Amino acid sequence: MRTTEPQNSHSRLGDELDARKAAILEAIVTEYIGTAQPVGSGHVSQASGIQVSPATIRSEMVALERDGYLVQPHTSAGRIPTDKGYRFFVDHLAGPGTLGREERQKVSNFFTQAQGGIEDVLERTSALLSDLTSYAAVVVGPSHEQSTIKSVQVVALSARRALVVAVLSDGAVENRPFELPDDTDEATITRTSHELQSALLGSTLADLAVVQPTHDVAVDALCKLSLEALGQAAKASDHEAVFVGGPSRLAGSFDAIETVRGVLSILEQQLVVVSLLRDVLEGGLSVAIGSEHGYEPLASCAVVVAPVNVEGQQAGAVGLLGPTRMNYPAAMAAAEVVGRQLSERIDAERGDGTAVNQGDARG
Amino acid sequence: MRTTEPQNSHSRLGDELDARKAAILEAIVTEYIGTAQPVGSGHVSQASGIQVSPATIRSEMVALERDGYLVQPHTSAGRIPTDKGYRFFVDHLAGPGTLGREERQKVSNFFTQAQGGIEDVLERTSALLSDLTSYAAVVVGPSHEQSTIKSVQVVALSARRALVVAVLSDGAVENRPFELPDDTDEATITRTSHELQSALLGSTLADLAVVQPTHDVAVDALCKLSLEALGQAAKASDHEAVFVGGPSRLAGSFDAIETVRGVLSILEQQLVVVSLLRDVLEGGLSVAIGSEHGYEPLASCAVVVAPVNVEGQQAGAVGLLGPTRMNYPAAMAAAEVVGRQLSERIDAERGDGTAVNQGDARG
DNA sequence: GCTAGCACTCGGTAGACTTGAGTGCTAGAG
DNA sequence: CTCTAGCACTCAAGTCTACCGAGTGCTAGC
Repeated sequence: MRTTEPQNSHSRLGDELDARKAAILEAIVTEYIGTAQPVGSGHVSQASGIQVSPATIRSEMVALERDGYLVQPHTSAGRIPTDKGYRFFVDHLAGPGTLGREERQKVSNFFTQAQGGIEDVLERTSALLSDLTSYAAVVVGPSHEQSTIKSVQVVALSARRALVVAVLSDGAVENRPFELPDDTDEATITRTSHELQSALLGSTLADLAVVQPTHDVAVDALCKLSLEALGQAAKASDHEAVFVGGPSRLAGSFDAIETVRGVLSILEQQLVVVSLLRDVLEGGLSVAIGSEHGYEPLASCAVVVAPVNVEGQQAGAVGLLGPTRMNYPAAMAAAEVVGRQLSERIDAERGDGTAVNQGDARG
Repeated sequence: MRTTEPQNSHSRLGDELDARKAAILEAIVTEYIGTAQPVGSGHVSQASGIQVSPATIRSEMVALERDGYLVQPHTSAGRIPTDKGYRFFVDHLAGPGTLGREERQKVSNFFTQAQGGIEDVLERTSALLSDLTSYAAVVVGPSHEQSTIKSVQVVALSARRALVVAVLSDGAVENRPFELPDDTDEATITRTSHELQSALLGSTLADLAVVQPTHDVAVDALCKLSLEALGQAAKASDHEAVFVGGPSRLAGSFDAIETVRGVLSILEQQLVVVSLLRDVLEGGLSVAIGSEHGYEPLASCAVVVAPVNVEGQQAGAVGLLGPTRMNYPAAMAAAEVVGRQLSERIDAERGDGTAVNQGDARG
């Protein structure tokens, strides 16, 4: 049965819409994002630039619904965008989106003033991003996988307890306490520090070099203990650092308390957050809408992600979590700007990578 | 006008209740905690051990309401405890409360297995406490005020950037990056490390000792920069570390989404959390109910706090945050046990405080 | 002092009705 | 073929009523 139904002007790709349908969809998404109320044909004909009667719009809406871009909550209501509708909006309709003057000001203030260790900066970045957008924000820091050890030291805390401290090239400091053998004297600790320092310099945490045995049994024993502790520290910090900003804003984004609870408990699981963002980014997307990512409890959420690139490599991400009816252009703009600035910031901190002047190292 | 109204047996103190009123109040609080429904006289007469008719209970309830222990949400409803009612319950009625076998198991498992740095342990403790009680948990770590510096080191990260790292006697590691002057060579950095190390050993972060000038201008300059950075690190970490566990459980505790939002946003403000717990503890209380603490947005919450004592001094706190109709005995027991265990744990880590055998320190 | 009995109150639920926003369909104009 | 005006229809939400039942306060009597 060959259909002769109205061939819309250009429909080369299956999911393209003719200009009018697109305009109608855009109007509906925009209004729905603002009001959270189903949008009727009347509103569309008024609000959008389209000069056709509501009746015409209605027939277009029927088509849009048939194609899965819209749904009706019930017969006599207006339409609501589906995930597919939002997706089309994000891909084809929404302009790039820009931050307002005030927002840009906040961002630049933040990055010029932000001082301190990387963890601090990441944490406050998550607060910034949440503040900019009124959505919950997530910041995942670069992992230490690539970072090499710049310094190792064993410090005695008491007669029985010591701390092994490693400084990594990315500025992170890993440390872990461990028990000292009885009667360890300070000389042994000092020597152990030196041994570790020279043996481990340049290796990564994940792949610790072997320490050559010395003639001193006590030192060798302590080296072993320290290395074990360091290995555990590495394992413990293996997952990337995750910072969640403004979770309380989730309560404003949803009206079902159960939804809020579910989303919050996802955010508590750092590993899940990390893989969520990674999955989204690996799919080459910057936005995952509704059930596009596979995380069931987040089915009513949209996730906006921007990468954090360090030395050209993707090394982290910033993200926003909101309802599917979130303000995509604003969220994407904010995530993009903050992600880029954060990248630059970290890149700048890592400097040019060249080592310090070796000069007379044995001063 | 001298009142001759029935003098209840023992009413020496203004806020004491005779035994029957107390029993009725207890029954109401207990049932309300379980069901979240206003409790009527019928239920009380069935549930409690009191062998009197509902009518009698009603007249007692009128008295309890007059005295501020109960309220009626509306005329034809049962009664709900007021903050004062809960207070009486907590002070006079609730038994000490004990953890179930399973819970005790969890706690002891946790503390025997918990490894790693203090921050990790604190964070996971907050998750433990939340898990034990189904309420949101808060853990405030000991501040570093008293801790002395055990080691200071400057580590070059790149040609232009270095990190100053200080290990404190409590096992905490403070670090902060800073910019190196141009052409700093490694020898200068090494010497600076030594100078700082010998000058600062034993001082506290808040009260950094002065470093004696050397003959080397570069070293002196670098010392100054490092000290500045260290001072900033101290300032940044001046607030105690706060860890919130299980915030998503708040969503289950309240039905008004606005309440959830308000409470969550309080928990985001670490400083507020710290002072909340401190205020409660300083008042000598372990429980603050409703508006007993001054924090408006937490008026529908109860806070259960237990101190964390290190070397006999109060140095932190663990807390639980739930609705005023929380299970006080269980919450208090959990907080108390976890607080005590955490104290012991930290105490043990700090060891006996004696220094390591000095032996031949210049090995 | 306690209790049984009773009239009363009031929130919650259920059904009938109304309103209004919004729809789908169709006939007719362009 | 496309658009539109008109119209009958649908249905959520609000209003009104009635009713039920949990719970109360009061009072008379044990």
